[in-house]
Amino acid sequence: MASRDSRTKDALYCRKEKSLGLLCTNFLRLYDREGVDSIGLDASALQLGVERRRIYDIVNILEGIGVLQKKEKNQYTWKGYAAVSGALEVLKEQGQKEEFHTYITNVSNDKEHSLPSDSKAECPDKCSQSEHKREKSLGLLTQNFVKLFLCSEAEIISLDGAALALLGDSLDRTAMRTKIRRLYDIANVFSSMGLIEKVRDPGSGKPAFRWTSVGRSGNGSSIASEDKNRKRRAFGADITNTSVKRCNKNNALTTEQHQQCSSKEFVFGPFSPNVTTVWSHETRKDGQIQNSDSPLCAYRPQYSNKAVGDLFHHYTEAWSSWRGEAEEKQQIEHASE
DNA sequence: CAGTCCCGCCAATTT
DNA sequence: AAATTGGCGGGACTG
Repeated sequence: MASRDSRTKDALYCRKEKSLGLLCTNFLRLYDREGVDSIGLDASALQLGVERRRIYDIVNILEGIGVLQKKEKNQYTWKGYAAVSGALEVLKEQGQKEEFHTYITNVSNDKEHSLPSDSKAECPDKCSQSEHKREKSLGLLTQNFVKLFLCSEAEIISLDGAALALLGDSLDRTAMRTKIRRLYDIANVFSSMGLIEKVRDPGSGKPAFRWTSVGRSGNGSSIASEDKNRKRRAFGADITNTSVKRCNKNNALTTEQHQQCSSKEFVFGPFSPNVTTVWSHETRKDGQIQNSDSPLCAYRPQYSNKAVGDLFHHYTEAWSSWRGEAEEKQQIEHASE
């Protein structure tokens, strides 16, 4: 009766709290503050209470957007949200130079114009192996995903469509599935940052994403956002789960935590709700806005307003915030038993 | 049942 | 060889 992973039900486990999106939100909130410049992967994992592998996911995606930049082994440089705007511009430029504008619309059984397999052609023989590696990297996929949104005419893009386009014509069921899995990861962090928003494709009714033209953020100055609930450290429990770095399932949260695992979609990321700086001042195709659904209308929290969900959202953040600080202070170093 | 996507094995790279 | 990175996809979780 000793199933190594009794996470199923009696382990008071909530999948949502382990989501990449939430992790991303916490990651961002942890480093988006004065004085932050260098980020150590070990510290991050420790601080956020996740295994190292997850940090790589976050970091690779964020680097693709310019938020971070690898400095050296185990070290990344925090560039902040201010760098996103520029990064997107560059991506858009590149995308237009390439065939990213050929992306038509969402999934259609017909052969839609897909981009030449991922990046470009492949050099004869041993061109640059470093490039070959990048070919399947999460970082590159992230950038290509962005290009799709920024360069194509499509307003709504489904992950299937993106995968299809980015995959060349590989009708490879397996490759497709894998690519989509990665896109889910990216979509999650983008959603948490408010860069994209999940929507329902009018036609197919299937889920898809839309680039929220409003990545409004403080040019690295007032993203501090809601510090109000920052010191809300009274959720009736102590840090009990001192990080969880390399355990497999024992990071049980306090009862309070998982009883309400139905938060909506904590979008709104790290942006201050009243800041008026846009980091992607219309990075649309040709600086020209679509029309009808003008994405200019700042996105608002129109998610089926679930009172509980909202409340949960806030307290969840507060909790992770104070936890982060607490752990930050006492360096889990001597965690031992 | 169709989407989602966590988790961590283990291969590729670096140190 | 050890330590870092990080593909990859089985299969658990949702709704």
